[in-house]
Amino acid sequence: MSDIAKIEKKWQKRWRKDHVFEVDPDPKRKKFFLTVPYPYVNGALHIGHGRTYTIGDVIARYKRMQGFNVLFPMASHMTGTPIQGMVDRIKAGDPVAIEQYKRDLRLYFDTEEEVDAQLAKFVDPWTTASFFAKVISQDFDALGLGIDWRRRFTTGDKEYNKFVEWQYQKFKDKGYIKQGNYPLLYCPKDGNPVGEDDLLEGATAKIKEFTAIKWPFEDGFLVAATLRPETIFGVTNMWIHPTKKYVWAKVDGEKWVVAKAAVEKLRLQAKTVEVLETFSGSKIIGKKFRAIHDEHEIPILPAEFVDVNNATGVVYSVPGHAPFDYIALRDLWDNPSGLEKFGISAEDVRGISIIGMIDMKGYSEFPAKDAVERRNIKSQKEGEKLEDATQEIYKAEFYDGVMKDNCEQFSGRMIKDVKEDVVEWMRSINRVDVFYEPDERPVVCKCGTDVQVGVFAGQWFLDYTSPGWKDKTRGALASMDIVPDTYRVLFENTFDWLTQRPCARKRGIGTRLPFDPDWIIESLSDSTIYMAYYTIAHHIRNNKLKPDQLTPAFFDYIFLGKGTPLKVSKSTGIASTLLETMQNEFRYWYPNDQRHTNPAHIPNHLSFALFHHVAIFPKKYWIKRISISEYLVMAGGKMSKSKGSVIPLVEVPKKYSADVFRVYAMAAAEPASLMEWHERDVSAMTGRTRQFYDIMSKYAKKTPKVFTKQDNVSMATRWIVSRVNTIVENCTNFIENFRLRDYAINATSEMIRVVNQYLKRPGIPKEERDATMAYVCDIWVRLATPLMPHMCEEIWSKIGRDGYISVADWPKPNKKLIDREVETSYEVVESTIRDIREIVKLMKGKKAKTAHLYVAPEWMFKAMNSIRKAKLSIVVGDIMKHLMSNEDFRIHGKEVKSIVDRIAKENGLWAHSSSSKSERFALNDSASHMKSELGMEIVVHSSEKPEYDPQNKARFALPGRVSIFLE
RNA sequence: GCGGAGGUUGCCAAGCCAGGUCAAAGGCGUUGGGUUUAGGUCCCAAUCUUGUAGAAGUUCGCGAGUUCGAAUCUCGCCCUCCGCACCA
Repeated sequence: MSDIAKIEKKWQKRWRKDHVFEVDPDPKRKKFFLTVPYPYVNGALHIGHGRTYTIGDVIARYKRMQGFNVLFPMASHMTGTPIQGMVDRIKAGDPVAIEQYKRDLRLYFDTEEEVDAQLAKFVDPWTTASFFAKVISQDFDALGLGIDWRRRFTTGDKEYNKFVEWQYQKFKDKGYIKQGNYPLLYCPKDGNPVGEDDLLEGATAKIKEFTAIKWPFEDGFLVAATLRPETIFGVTNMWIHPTKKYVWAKVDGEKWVVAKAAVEKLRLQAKTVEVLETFSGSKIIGKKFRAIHDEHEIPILPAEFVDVNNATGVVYSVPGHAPFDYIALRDLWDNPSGLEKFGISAEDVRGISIIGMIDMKGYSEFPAKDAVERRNIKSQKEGEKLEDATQEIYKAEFYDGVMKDNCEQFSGRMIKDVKEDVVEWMRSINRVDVFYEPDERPVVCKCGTDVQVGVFAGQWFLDYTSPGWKDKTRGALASMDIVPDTYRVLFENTFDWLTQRPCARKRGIGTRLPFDPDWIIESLSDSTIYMAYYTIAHHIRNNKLKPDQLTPAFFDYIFLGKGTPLKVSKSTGIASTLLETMQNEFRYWYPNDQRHTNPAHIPNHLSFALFHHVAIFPKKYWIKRISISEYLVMAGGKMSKSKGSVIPLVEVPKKYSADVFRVYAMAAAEPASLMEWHERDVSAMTGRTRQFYDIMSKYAKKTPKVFTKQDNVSMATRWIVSRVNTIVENCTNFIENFRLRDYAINATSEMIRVVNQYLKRPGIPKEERDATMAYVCDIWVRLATPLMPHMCEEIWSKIGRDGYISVADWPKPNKKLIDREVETSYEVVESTIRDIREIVKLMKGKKAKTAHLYVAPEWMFKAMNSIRKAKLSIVVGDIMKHLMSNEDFRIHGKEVKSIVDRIAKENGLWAHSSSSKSERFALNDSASHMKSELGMEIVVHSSEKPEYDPQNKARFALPGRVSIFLE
């Protein structure tokens, strides 16, 4: 084990031993309650998770050093189907699943035998979950996360289930939970709904809802499914496939004609279907059915293009507005010969007139005809072109189309506005139903079966449109911090489209609905207010409270303050003092001050969390702030286990060291941007952390001393003291504004550079330098602690400080020591060095021995300061006027003009000392530094009366821009 | 389709909201120099082009506009990524 690894382990052990991160309520201190969503414990985590949790920890550590009583708890998520699914697949001997688990297990075991032995134990989800929960908690510790583990639990715990039951009973009481029919992708063979993971093909398939229109026919209905129900006014005929099988069936008590292939689908969609008669399509072709709106008779015609496997296999024809229908009808007009056998004459067909029922700019009476002719489509077989034409018409009519006056009560209205109303009207006269299909094909289950849409009767869902709920939650969002605020709009959009959301399933692990135990609460719906549970989880465990004791009255008392401890104690058998303790603890910690996670959680978890908080808790307990950080990607692509492009979290401390990972993860990208993992940059970060450590080892002291101006110390010392305080001020602001990258860069790279530059300065007395460095180190080590907690603890103890730096004070910037003048002078010196170097470069090898520097006259400094103070815009005339109005400047007329020209050219003012004298002082003070940097003597002159100026350079001097002569 | 984010100098990545000090921070890479340098070390400098002494020119997806002044504001266009529901 490397030294650094030993150091990290050592401090993790000590933190644990001294319970540094285990926190209890302390009324005397401000609290800060931070959460990051608990991980799903069905496998090993990777560095992407590491980034998210580390960001949380950096915030927690910063707040802790700011003096807050910080609670950062963690638990494990195991409800839902993934763990169950994986366990089932392992038991079934699925080699892919087995290999996937072995890959994860090899991270934790050295030999293949141990891996196999552990895998053999994975016969139920609980064992699997508890194994990964354990190793993940170790991985978190190894990363230096300051977690209060006493409060850990899993979502599969019986006690936690009682909490979720309480939550859902509350929803039920409020009327937020409803039951209804709900369509899902469904595997007929497995008899189960299928999720994305269950699919072999068609992973992106969604459910498309068709309107099934029931056209009166004989003593029942011809049922045709459509996406364009408003076109019923344009119907001219029905299309039936002549050779495919159709049925007369009794569907929920009505007689329907549909394709035979649709029977099973209807059954899956919660219809009762009894087939009365099976027949070939040709049998009904030539017969008549009746229109919806006026009951006029319309013929049934044959069409080969009808796909009986799609929807009901019955298609009503609107040739004026549907390119497929137009082409099919045109073909029959052109060649009616095949119709005789159905008892249809050529005259009958030619007598059908196309109906235009939608007005639209840029199209004729029959838009379908336009679209077909524009593409020069010749036959029904040109499927792709027809599809394209259909898309065009669909879109154009939807947005621009207006119902013509042959559309009864809907005439004159826009299609996009009228669609729903047409369906509603048909529903009122019992002419519609709903039919679902996947929006793409094929969709195939892993078992090889074609996936269908199943309608779950009695599906429980949360109705986010329940009166008042959404508005109240919008209010909660408006008063909440979202960092970065750019993500706020994503919440708003989610809130807009959130309607009914199924909250329970029939399979998987989880809490049963208290009022309908056949259903298991779905795993995104059981993890929304659990932050509250952290506040009491350890009490429940330590006092061995039984699930039965955790009654609704118990939770009502703790979380909502209902009832009295005595009463609740009586009904639950829990000591009233304990009840009071728990209630106090909840009241101390809640609300959740900050919840940090990824943007992927916005449309689901985070939105649910807000809704559920609003539903259950009073306003004072709503989440205060949500912060978001993006993913970590490897070499341009998302990390993916299947591609093997992942670095497991467990390897981080071994391969890089926790501190290096933490610094790198913070410094490589701002939280809100996608971070690219570059192996090379990580090793560069190793060097930087080591250097930090080396500097600390050399200069950190138990008792630092700070030199100030009064001590008559060198400019360099005053400069570094000022710089360090500036950096502390900046870093504090950066963290407060969630700019963790800027913080990390300043606390590492920038500090290293500052220190190196200081140490490079010659002529600083050793005592002054060492004392100053001790002062710098004292600040720096604190500043770096959230990033590199292990190394900082090590240094802290090495210099003999008591306690842990993890709970030491965050440095406060000493504003009195921030000296802009000194920092500016330093800038001037540095830019002078750069200028001299540039001249040297252009001298092409000619060596200069001496650099004569001419500092601008005092009036110019006054002029610059005067412009700055006047806050003028950079317009030559304005600045001239400003300066010329002052006698002191006017006497320098010509030179004033050249300064102003320069300002205009530079597009603004630049850094310079406050006066000629202080600029000369700064340059003189740094003369030895410049000499050692440049290898030449430095002579500083006043440009007003230079002792030596053979090339008359002095006149070019400007404040902050000394004129230079090299010889 | 709907909604969102974004395109910056070899790569990564700041800046953009609050226009000027932006040839544009920081890191990586590259080049040169230094350090008796165990070490995938550390330090310094340079790294758009040109250059007659510290300067000039051309850049921030493309095109136009506003302004004394635009990487930043406005409009149009092109391209990339993400989410869209039962899935954690």
